[in-house]
Amino acid sequence: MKSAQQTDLNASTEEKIKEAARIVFTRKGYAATRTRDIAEESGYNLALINYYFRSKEKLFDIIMLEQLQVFVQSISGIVNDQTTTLQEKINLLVSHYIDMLIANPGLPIFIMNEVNANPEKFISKIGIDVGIKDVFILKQWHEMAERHNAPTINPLHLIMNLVSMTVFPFIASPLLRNKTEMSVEEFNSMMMERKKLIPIWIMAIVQSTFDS
Amino acid sequence: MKSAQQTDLNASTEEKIKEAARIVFTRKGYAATRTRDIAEESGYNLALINYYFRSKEKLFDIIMLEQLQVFVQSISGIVNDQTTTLQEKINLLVSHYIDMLIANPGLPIFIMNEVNANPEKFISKIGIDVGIKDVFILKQWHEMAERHNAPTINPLHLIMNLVSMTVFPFIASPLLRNKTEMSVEEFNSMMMERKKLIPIWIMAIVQSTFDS
DNA sequence: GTCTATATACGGATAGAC
DNA sequence: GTCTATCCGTATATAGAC
Repeated sequence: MKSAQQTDLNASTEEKIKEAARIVFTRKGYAATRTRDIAEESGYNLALINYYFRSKEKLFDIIMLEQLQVFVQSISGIVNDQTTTLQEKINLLVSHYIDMLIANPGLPIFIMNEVNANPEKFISKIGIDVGIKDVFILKQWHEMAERHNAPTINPLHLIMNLVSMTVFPFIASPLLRNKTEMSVEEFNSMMMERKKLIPIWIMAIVQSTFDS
Repeated sequence: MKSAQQTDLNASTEEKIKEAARIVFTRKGYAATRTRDIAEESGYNLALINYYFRSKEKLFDIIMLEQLQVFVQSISGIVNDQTTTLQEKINLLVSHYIDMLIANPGLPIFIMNEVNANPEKFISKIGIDVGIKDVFILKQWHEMAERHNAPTINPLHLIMNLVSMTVFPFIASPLLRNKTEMSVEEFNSMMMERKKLIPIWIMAIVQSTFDS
């Protein structure tokens, strides 16, 4: 899959429909998109959707699975890497995520909304390579806490903070950009700033936890 | 409006339908809810929805406006209060928001999703009392920056961090709780912990910005 | 494989009885 | 005010021509 997920003019009909479906589904969500929208976006006829994918829901499931992959892909690789420090992991995660989200700004709202609407349906599909327990980054965190002889605060707080500061701005972006009359370009450049800032902030948070 | 937004058994039919609509709309979103769902939730017949509210969309607009109010209410009051310090404002904002979100956990996804689906429709309705510029909290921020003789980082970063760390966990909650096999109660008590932690973290972030 | 035309189901809305 | 029954537009899905 292309990281920017742009339309490939040389793709097969099936691929073009999938790509059109991705665009429309991620923009409007499952319930609000009509198969006609997808047909129109793809440039093909409505009947072809069923010819290739049998039903709107089956097509959606394929798209959703792929987008979930995009959303979590390579986290596992970064987070379990035994050769990088905690600091390097944080840098990589934030940088990777912000790049991915600038390329796919609608992804977080889409995923959170659909998972919320249908938790049982998709959550089982995510797991496997993103198990939160026993990842190497947490071992490193505990070691750091021990070095500081500090009470181990729930490390989930740390992960929450990291993901929150990275992902949430994209979720709030429609609201934020309008309220502050910010352009997409200005918003993106703020996010690029945050690639450097968030790791610094996370470390400051870690320190404050040990200090108190 | 009741802050916990619970069903009032003594309410009028119209109120009961509104309450049912709020529950279903905020859980499934506009597109995915059927007027039949609202009727069922309310205990009344489907026809009464149109009798009282003329159409699904008019009912939705009423709900959406009210929920936007809930979401931003009293921010303005806290943020522009000339008698409180920056630190106090942060404490109040986080504490108020976490209480509100524990009572209405589905609200952020709902609002972000609907605003995203229809930016032009609702954004104009939010503004007025939440204008981001010229609020007192930002003046205090600039003063603090000057006292530290520090380069003024875009204060939007600070607000982003505050709101992100407070609101995003509720957005990710369906996904997070399932992946970590956390109960709602456990999640909520983590959020209660964060009422104390987030202000500390925000101050640590502020300091790190000035130090670098 | 791709189209047009159509069957079928579903959801929003209303008529009319009580 | 509240219900049952029903209308009608719209959306998914399929049949069948090319």
